[in-house]
Amino acid sequence: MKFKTLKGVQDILPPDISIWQQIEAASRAIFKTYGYQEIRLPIIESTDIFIRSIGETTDIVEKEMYTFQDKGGRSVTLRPEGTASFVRAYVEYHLYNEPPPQKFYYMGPMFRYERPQAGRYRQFYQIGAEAMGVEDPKLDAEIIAMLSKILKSIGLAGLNFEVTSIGCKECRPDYREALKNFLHDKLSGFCNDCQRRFELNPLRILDCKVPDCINLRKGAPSVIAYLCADCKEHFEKLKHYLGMLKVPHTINPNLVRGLDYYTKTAFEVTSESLGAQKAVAAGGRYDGMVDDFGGPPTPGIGFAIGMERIIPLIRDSIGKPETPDLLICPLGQEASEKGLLFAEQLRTRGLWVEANYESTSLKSQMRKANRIGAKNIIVLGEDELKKGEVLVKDMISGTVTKTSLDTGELAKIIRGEK
RNA sequence: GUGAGUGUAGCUCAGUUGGCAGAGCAUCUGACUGUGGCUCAGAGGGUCGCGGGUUCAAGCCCCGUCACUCACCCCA
Repeated sequence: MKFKTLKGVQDILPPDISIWQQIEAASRAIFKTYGYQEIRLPIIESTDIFIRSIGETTDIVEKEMYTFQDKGGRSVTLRPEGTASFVRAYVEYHLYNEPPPQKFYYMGPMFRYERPQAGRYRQFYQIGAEAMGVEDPKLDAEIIAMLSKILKSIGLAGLNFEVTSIGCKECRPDYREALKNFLHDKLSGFCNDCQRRFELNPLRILDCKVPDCINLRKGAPSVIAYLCADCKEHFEKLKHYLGMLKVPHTINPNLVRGLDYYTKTAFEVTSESLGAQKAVAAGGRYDGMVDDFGGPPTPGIGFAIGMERIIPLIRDSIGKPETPDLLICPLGQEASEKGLLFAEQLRTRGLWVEANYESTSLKSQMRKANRIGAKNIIVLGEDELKKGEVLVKDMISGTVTKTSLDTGELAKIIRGEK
């Protein structure tokens, strides 16, 4: 085969596409009830937007970005996530001048140069939401409740909602130091990855799955104990509101976010039915980012749902695809031309009509009708054209109805209105 | 970037010790002249991922390479 898709990217074909559309439609319906409006952002941005927001030393920026020079010599990058682009637009168009909270959602592809595996692709799709301008944890609770509602309306069940607070610029460095102090003496017992993490991102050691590491880190200080007064109060209120809104969740102080910009609230939704990449959605608060991007200090919170992560969870529960309302089976050259015209007229009445372009044997046309699941057929032969009458056959019940060659009458019969 | 597994028909996969390239499904045709699903018969469809090596002979053994899959890392 000469041409094929690049590694880690995929075509989405029918019948899978109907799953995508259902997820998108369900999400839109929920977003609407919470007042979130769609925003469409470019998939390509100036590289420094991502370096600035995601963090220079993160894996995403260091080795996973699709970055290249355009013909004007500018460094540009295919977006690896949505929030940075969103905040850029938020500042660029002064969206902070709208009454807060300003609430937006987006759907689209993201790009990361990684080794593909189950649930991980180089081009992957996210449904994201961002809410700006409100610091109150009520908004945190509300957006998590909205996420829960979306996932539920898509038909997902048995998901784990994990919530934590990772502090702010004030208290996180203190915690980081305390954690490093605790780990320092035991470091030689940890796995190679953890030893590397110690300098790079010590918080991630708390998330390591190696049994020795799990043992060694017992008794390590918890983020939550180190939260400053402000962050602590925010987190306590969030837990209260989540309870009030009846969003089932667990507190996981070891939850780690891979992006530098998160502050305070961080959350993740996982499924045990997936492989190693089991996070179906994740998000958090980013109160410093608008400021960093040159806008007025503005708090923000958002999440992203991984499309490819939820599709395998619902693929089997999706209903049968739609099938044509009518297949026109012509016999002979003249009839097949008439069939083309007829199909066109019936379609303007909103019916899904298929017409055989070639007049093959009636038997093979019937077989085709059966194969494509046509709900009705009409045979268009010399007799019909001469008499101006056709028999409409209901392919499910097998009943046959005689009618004139009139598209209005035909449409009624096909719709079961007559 | 690291490791393991898998590459044979459109799809899912058999293929014995090295001995003519196979099945099911799908497609088309016929049995059945203008009424489907069931059944039966037939047809089309192959660079056995690619390149080299061993051998009288390689889908099978050896070396290399590419792709896919899963996992590590990381993450939606």
